[in-house]
Amino acid sequence: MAAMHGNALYYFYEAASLGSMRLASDKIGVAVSSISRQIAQLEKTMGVALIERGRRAIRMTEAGRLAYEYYQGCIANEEAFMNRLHEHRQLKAGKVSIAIGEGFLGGFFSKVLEDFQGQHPGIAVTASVLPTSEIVHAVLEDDAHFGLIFNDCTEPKIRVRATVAQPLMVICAPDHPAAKRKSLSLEDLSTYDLCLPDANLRLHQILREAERREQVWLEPVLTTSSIYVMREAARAGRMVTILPRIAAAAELEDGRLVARPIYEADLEHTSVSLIHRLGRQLDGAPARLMAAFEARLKGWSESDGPAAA
Amino acid sequence: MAAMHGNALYYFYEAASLGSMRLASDKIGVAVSSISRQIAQLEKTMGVALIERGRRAIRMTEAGRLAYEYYQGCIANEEAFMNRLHEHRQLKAGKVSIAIGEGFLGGFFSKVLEDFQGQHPGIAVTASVLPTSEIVHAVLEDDAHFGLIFNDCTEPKIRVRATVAQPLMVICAPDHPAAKRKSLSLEDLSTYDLCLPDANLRLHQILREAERREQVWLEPVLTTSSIYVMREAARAGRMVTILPRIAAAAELEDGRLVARPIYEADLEHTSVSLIHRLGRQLDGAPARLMAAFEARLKGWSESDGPAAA
DNA sequence: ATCGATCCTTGCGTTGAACGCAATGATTTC
DNA sequence: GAAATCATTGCGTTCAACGCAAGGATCGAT
Repeated sequence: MAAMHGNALYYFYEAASLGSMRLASDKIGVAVSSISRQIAQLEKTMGVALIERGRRAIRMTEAGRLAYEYYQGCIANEEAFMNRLHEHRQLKAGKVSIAIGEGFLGGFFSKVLEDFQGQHPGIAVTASVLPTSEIVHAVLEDDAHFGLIFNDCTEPKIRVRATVAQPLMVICAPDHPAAKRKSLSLEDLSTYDLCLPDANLRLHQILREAERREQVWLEPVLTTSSIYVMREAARAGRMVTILPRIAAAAELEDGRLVARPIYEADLEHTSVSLIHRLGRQLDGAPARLMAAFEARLKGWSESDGPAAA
Repeated sequence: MAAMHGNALYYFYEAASLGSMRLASDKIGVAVSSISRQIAQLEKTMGVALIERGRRAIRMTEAGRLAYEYYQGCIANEEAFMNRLHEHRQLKAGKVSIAIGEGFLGGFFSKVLEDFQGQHPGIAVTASVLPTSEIVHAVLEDDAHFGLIFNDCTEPKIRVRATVAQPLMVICAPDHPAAKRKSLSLEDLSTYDLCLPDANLRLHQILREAERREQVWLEPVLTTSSIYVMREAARAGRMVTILPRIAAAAELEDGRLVARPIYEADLEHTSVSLIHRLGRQLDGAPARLMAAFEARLKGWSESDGPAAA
């Protein structure tokens, strides 16, 4: 049952409303003949008379009244749709889903998201916190509009929108002995109580490679799969951890934590990447949010973090 | 805001549902090229992408989802309309409004209406009880689909669908002295206690003319504007009244009242007419009900009333 | 990487529905 | 009964939608 001949119904509606085909003709801007024909045709296809012929003022039949109400329903429906569409185009409504590593939670992510949602209320953002491989998968399957991962990835169907260096750094409380050093080696670190990522995290692998290269083996007193735990462990004061700046942005900014570079461990070449599926054009809200992340990321790169600015 | 290009939305809907333009092409029976073009054009007029290009399986954008839901709403609306229309065509729904004189209330009217509504449940009938002049007016203004009046009317724009003779008769209880007579003259009547219509009723005028012709002046003991009161007055036994058969059909049939002709008063030429507006074609339910009244009226005419059969 | 299969897009010629103009028929008003 | 006002019908025109066919693009597999 295909949709009714849109125009015919419209003509009928106006003619019935105004009480005359001629008035409808003036209003619509279509010859009376067409209106007459369209209505006649509509009646033919419906098998029912819609208006009573042989009268000066047009009057609807009962079936006509039904059709009239039907068209009103169509108009109402369309209007609602147009409103929603308009809101969508104004970025007042919509959904964005992103996939990020746990490391991004914290000040960086919160700030960007807060700004965005403040500027575009009504946009629902769903952020899935996943391991890197799953992030890539989610982006590939369009389960997420874009993703934020550590390191750049080699997947051919992934487009890297932005990459910024995020060297791993020693993170500790300002009053911790390590904070007095300008920079540290892996060997220096082994003298402190360490909180390090467990095998589930990508950070773990990166550290293991560095350890192998430097032939230094770090012995953590706390191993966790949660970056939150690592951050808090450092903030408590006793322990030291290793994270990229971005993973502790807020604490670094307000001074509750400090960051010190690690030299000669080749850890400074780690980076974070903003990725999305190759060939997928993002419309409206997702594009906006991705741009916001991109700008923030690049701003970070230039200044090497607000804390350093 | 004209209705959307119906087909384009339909194509989009099917393509999105089936996940492929090709499948939609098979289902709809339209070349893939057309579908592609229609969707592209739809997107252009809406200014928003509806599907994500460059992918094997079609995926909707957020705006696409909106359009999808909109189309679903259209379909639901149309379906509801189609159902109502179908019911209307099967005479399972609709409205009929008729205008009748009070004289028709009672057995005749009830029987016809009962039969009709039993056969077509769901049809709403509104019956306006009005004086003759107002009935004609209502029919002329299409406030009533048709009307039932005493006497035939001379209005040029009224079509008389049926006219049957309804001579005025003497109506009284079976045990009343008048019931023993085979027929009565106006003069005979003047000897009984009479209940006669008041000046508001058309019956009154007819009687006045007869009185003038016969030079007999009837003195009623009860004057009323209600035919119901006249009928009940006769049924009580003491009084005699003058009505057409049809106005007391039920009572005449079951013997609670009897009718006797009036001779030489020219009252036997009165009639009732089924009228509607000239040029107005009645569709469905009104036509049916009118036909039912017409048939009943004519059946009455042939047998001169069930009581005489 | 390359090839083949499958799908979407684009170019071009064709068709039919909707249109405007003008004449005709119908209805109301003076 | 004539004028005025509508609605309908006939006819030629136009433009959107269509089918066919060629040209990308993508996905899966060798």
